[in-house]
Amino acid sequence: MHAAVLRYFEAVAEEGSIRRASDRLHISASAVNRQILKLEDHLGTPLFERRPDGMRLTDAGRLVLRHARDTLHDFARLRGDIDGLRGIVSGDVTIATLDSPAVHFLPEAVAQFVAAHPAVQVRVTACDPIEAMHSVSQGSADLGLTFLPAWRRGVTVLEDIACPMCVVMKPDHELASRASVTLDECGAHRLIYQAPADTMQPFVGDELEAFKRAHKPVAVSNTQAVLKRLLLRGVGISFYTRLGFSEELASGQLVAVPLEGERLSELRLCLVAPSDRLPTVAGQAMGEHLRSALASFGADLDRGDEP
Amino acid sequence: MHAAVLRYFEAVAEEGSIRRASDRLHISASAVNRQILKLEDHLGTPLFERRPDGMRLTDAGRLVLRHARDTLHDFARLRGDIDGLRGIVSGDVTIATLDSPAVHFLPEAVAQFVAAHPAVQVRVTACDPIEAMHSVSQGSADLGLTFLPAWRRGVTVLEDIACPMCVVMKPDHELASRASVTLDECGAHRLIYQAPADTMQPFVGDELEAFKRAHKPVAVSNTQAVLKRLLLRGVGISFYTRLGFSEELASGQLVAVPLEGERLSELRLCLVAPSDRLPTVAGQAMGEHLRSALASFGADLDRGDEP
DNA sequence: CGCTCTTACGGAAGTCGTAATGATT
DNA sequence: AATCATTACGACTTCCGTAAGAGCG
Repeated sequence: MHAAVLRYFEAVAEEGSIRRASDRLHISASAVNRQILKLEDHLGTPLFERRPDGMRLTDAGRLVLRHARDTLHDFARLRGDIDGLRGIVSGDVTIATLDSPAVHFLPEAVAQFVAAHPAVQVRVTACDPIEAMHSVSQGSADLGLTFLPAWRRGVTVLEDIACPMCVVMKPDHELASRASVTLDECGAHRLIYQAPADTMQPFVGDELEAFKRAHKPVAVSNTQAVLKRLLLRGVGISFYTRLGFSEELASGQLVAVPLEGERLSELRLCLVAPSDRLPTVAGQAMGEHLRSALASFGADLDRGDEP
Repeated sequence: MHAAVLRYFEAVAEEGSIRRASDRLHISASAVNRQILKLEDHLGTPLFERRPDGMRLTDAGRLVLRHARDTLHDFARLRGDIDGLRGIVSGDVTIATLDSPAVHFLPEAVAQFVAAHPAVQVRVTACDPIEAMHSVSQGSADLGLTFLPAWRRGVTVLEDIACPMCVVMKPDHELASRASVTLDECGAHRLIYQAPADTMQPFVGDELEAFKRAHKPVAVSNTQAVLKRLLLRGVGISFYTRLGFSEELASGQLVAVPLEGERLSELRLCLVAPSDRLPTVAGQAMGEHLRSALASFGADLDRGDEP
């Protein structure tokens, strides 16, 4: 339905090079080049600066890029909507999520969804809590799975479950049998932190950050996989929600003990959708699927199904 | 930049016929037909119902029409924005207006504007006050010149001037020398009404409508030109704002005497723009031009420049 | 020489208009 | 008969890929 130049232009703008764009598009470089030249001629303005190392967008080019992206995005949506009229769920869904649900809950739920709706292509992007909220409110994601600050804006909560901050450790640790612990009690033990340190501040308050500043850790990492390895080897204890370790907790390899403290224990993981825009057919279906999956997951946690 | 099928599809959808669309596009009917068929094949769904008297949109077709219109509209805007980068104001501007300002004020202001910005194409659409507000808030117009109800929504007021409801008549009428008159006093005279009767109700209240129901007119018309002729011939008196008769009032051919009554005398003509969407370059420029023109026009009225 | 974008040319694909065909009132 | 949409076919235009050219480090 749309002229090929839209895709060509987007590719060149993103790759910063006609050759790289032509590789991506599986089209010869000369063909791409001619379309760009013709477009510039047609609009009466250069859209790229020619540099020795490739193509850089001009101001006019940035406007054109936005238009091309909007058009292609709306067209993808149109196809999904048309399929929706026939009862077929198709299209793309982008989910912005935190690390923790991306470990077990989300892949499981997505796997179920794509089995039921093979025409849907799912993209999962891991990011900060704040970043995730912005992705949803600004349209680069259809759904978000994240903690929400008090000043949430542009998003509506479809479902939320309690997700208290815990101390995670091996079962043979001396704190492992406790019903709950305070932050102060942890200060005496070997600590593993997640970095960057301050992304959780808007959600749990200054208490945890102050503690982290006061007590030096034995290890720091921004990837949950490293944290998990270190915990399993008994290197130390870490602060995390149950979500990121649900398998290890279920199998008894790790233990999670809730932290005392109002804001630490009242953390809630929220499934959010944009409040302004209408969802796509695929986004709507995925939203409903995740909502029920999250609700039953939350119910399991409440019943304490982890042995 | 965009495939021709977008324009073809829009034309067929609007004309309800391939032949009529092909006439409008100055393209052979077979060419238009092939594009439509190819598009339906590409999307895998019929977009039109073939009826003996032409083509009717299906549900999927309605979705495609919306997409095609959005794309073409955004593209027109893009071209205007690109010109804006070079300091040239170009593009389309649509103004939704009431009858009264369309008589003298608006044509004058538009004439000045197009002289200064030859690359801009202006479209003026006359409509009801409510209709004008909706056109602006829903995007089919860039600017509005209208009365606003108390429940205004989706529009911001750029400028507004007092525009009291008056009794308009020939200078030799017995009410012509009065400083103001009440509705009741008018009941004894020959009346000319504007139709349809109820479009002003949200702005001036029930008082005027009740009066119209109680007193039969000698003539009714929905075109201001007819009203003016009748007034000039001394057929009767009419209720109108000064705006529609500014030339006749200035030259002394007609006289306007303010009506007493809170809501009748406090009517304000508002220049409005959409509150949600960003204006186009051309819309922005026209908005500023009309704002200053309206402000100085209002100042003239306040000084009583009409002899 | 490496890299980039750009241009030249022949063949493939697409689009158009004219005109004929089918279908429905 | 009149008015639709659709198909057949030849002329024209556009688009692509290969290959060669021009500028820069």
